[in-house]
Amino acid sequence: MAGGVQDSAAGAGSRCDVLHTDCPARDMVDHVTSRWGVWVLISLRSNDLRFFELREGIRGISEKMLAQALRLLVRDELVWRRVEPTTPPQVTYGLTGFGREVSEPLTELFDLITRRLPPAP
Amino acid sequence: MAGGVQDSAAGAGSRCDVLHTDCPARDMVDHVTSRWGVWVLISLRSNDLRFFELREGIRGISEKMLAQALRLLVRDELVWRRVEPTTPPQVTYGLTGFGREVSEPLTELFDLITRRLPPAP
DNA sequence: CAGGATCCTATCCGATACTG
DNA sequence: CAGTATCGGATAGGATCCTG
Repeated sequence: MAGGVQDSAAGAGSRCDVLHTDCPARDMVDHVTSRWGVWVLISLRSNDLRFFELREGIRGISEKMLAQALRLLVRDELVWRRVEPTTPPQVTYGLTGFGREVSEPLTELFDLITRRLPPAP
Repeated sequence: MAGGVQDSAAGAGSRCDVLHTDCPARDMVDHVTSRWGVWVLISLRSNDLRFFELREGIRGISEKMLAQALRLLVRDELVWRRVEPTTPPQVTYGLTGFGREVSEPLTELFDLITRRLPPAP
């Protein structure tokens, strides 16, 4: 069962307890749930996108933050990056297999919240 | 671009597009995925907990940040707060129905990542 | 077009001190 | 115990300019 983070740690003491220590998992969770990382992952769920498409799609993000978020996600192997050496150069981003797995609960979360909230004018 | 996100909202064009505007849903997602909110929600999945239990359980959190995160989550009605007027006073926190719904994909996310990561030396 | 480098501001956050 | 208030350093993040 998925329930009980402590439980799983209590049972298998060897498993890294994310809530109590600085383990790599905690960092990755922090990246995935970071202010902009969330929206990048959700945006890439439907299509691979180019840099400017992401920037346009996520209103409010700056180029700096987008670049930074993407760098982190690529490092964590949640997102891949393909460079087309044309002029002007094209760079496309997309989800890796793991990125797609991770983006699924994220989308669930997102849907849950938007479904509950009032239509909002 | 247009994403899968919009697709689910498609049909009801009036639905707020979280990726493009500043709508309340975006704020709530930000709260849920905030640095400490994540861990509070995950911690409360197994049991209701008191303030100091949360502080002990989430290593690295300061009282200030815990209080702030809790205030936000209570405001968003993801977490309830019960005050026992004893001496010393006891305050207990727990998940609301909606909080439990929301914490589920969060736990999934968490499990996905910890499962993938190396056992951590 | 896709970013890196720089500068500067807003905010996050911890430490400390204080209250009910 | 369960917080609030305040201060100061660290960090996030926007704006602008510049490059391949």
